Amino acid sequence: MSKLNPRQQEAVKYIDGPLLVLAGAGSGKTSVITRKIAYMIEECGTKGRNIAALTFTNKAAREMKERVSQLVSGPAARGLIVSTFHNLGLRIIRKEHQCLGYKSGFSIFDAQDAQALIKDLLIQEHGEDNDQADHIQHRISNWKNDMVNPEQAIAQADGPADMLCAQAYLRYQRALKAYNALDFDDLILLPVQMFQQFPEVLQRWQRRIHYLLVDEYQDTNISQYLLVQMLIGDRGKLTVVGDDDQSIYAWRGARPENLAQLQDDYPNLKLVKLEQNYRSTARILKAANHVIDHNPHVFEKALWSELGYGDPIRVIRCRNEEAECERVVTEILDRRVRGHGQYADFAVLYRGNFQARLLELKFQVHNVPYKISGGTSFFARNEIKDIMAYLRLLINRDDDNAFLRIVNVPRRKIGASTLEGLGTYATERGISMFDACDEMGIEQSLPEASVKRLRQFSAWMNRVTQRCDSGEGMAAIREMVSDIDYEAWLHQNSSSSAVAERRMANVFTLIDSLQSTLEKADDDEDNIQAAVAKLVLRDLMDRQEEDDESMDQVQLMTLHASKGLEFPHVYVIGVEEEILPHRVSIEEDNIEEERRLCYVGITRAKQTLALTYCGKRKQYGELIDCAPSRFLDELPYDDLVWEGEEKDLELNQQRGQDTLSGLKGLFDSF
DNA sequence: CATCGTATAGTTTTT
DNA sequence: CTATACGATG
Repeated sequence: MSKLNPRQQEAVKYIDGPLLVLAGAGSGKTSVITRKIAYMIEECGTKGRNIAALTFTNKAAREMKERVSQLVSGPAARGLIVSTFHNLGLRIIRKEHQCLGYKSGFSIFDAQDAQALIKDLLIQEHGEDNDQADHIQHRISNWKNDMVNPEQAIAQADGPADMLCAQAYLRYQRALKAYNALDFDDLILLPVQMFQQFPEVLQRWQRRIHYLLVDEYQDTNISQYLLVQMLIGDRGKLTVVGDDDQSIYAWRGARPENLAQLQDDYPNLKLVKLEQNYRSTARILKAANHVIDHNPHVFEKALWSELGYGDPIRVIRCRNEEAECERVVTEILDRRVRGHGQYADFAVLYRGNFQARLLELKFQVHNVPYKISGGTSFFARNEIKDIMAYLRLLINRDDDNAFLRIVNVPRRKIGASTLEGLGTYATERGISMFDACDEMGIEQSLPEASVKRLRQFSAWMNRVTQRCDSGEGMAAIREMVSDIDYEAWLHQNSSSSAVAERRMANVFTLIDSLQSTLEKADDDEDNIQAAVAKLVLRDLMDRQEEDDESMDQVQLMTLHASKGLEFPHVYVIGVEEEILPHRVSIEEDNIEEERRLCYVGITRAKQTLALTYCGKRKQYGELIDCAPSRFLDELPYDDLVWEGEEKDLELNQQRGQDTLSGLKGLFDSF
């Protein structure tokens, strides 16, 4: 406790009522949450099992668990829940699935599965998908986040196009149910609906969770807000931590106004502001404050720091995107040699993933180790999706999506026409495609050879399922992978054997992490079903990330991905109109979120910060002129140093910049 | 069923 | 420009 400042202590000790902690960037919010949990357990005699802390990312949950376990140990902490919203939702659904009419081995569809399903439904209905699947998927997700069910969506539909979406929503939801499957949004939505419908179930969970702590509250959407509300009930024992200035996910349904809403929900809400920053120099904070001051605020907040004033913020103009990347890489190389830290102390942040391409190239050319986070996720890889489909079918034979993905991977001579016949039959009988394989009726509608192949597959799958159920799950799974000779299939379908081996290694990583959760068995009822479900939520994939973190590599990521992280030296590249306020955001007049994005980028830096922009940039093969971002004009002028190519001198002087540093910039560019 | 060619689109993405 | 996805063709 003595390590906390007075404001933080206040937040920790206030446990009897609702509390809103407005935590600016780098103000030690995670410390507040973890120490508060420790305080409640150690000083107040609260049982661990009566406390739940919710985060948005697995990474945040993992870190929080780690830090709590350093503060408290022993039996008092048992049963403490530190998890993501989605994981808690999954946990609730797994316990109460019969209430919801789901069978125990349900599948979870990720965004890709969901989109494929929507495409299928559209093609079934209209013969083509008209490139609407993407739009409809978003619309459905928005409805779900807003707790609007399909019937309501149809009733409220606004125009014929919207009606089409609403009807697609209805069919989508029915299809999911038929597949005994859920999507990510359902993981929150279904518990809320269930709690509304069955108050006695809600009471059970309220008895379990007495005190709730929520991190990054500005990122909650309506369904998450309701979940929190319901679990808290009228006890009001709730701590939420958030920062409206770091709300950068509104486009995904987040409602930063949930922060202000709390004041209406709880008239006795206590408010604590954490404004002392332990991360950045005063100059960086001044710059951040200046930028964010251009946004309207419900809660006023000004970060300050005792870490010294620090170096000026550099704004670097580059001729084009190539010069920009070149400049960043060579500078990092140079600064490291001069003893300004190791590679891992540097981060390059950008607005869009496309900017990583060139950057990566330049890092390779100069032989600088780097790590790009984000991009194609582990679970988007084809080999992983294949094996996941096998696992899903293993635990849920109603999962037609999984069935279709793997029934002919590797090749089993089961082609499109066979599957079409099987599909029609299954739909008529109202059963899954897997179950349809073994029905006598299909012999009428399909050629004998096709039926034989289908039955061969289903019989094999049944054998695997049996072994799995009889207690040797992992062995069954490993055998399954070797049975289908997946490795050979990969070699056949990869450009080189090196690629194939890499892919096979991914498969083993997947299986290993499945095994490691089974061994840990820390949760209530840990079986293959639970582990596979958690796997889709990317929950148990910590191993590979750990060894990456220990390596000395420059960190490359989007501004979005950088939230919550910090680096001694930060470069934000492409600080230009149309990029940092993104073109679409300008058109939609949504500059405020872009400004927050900029704010997030700036506040990642501990010691030095550099912002770069280009004069020209090649886009879709065309050379276009770029303008420096409006956010550059919002920075405190006296704290900037302008560098860059010579043409810039004029421009800088117009801005009242002193010639000396301009000359220095000219010098540097040679 | 695989391969090649053409068409098409091209922010951010915690789960 | 470039990656991807889908369609036609052998």
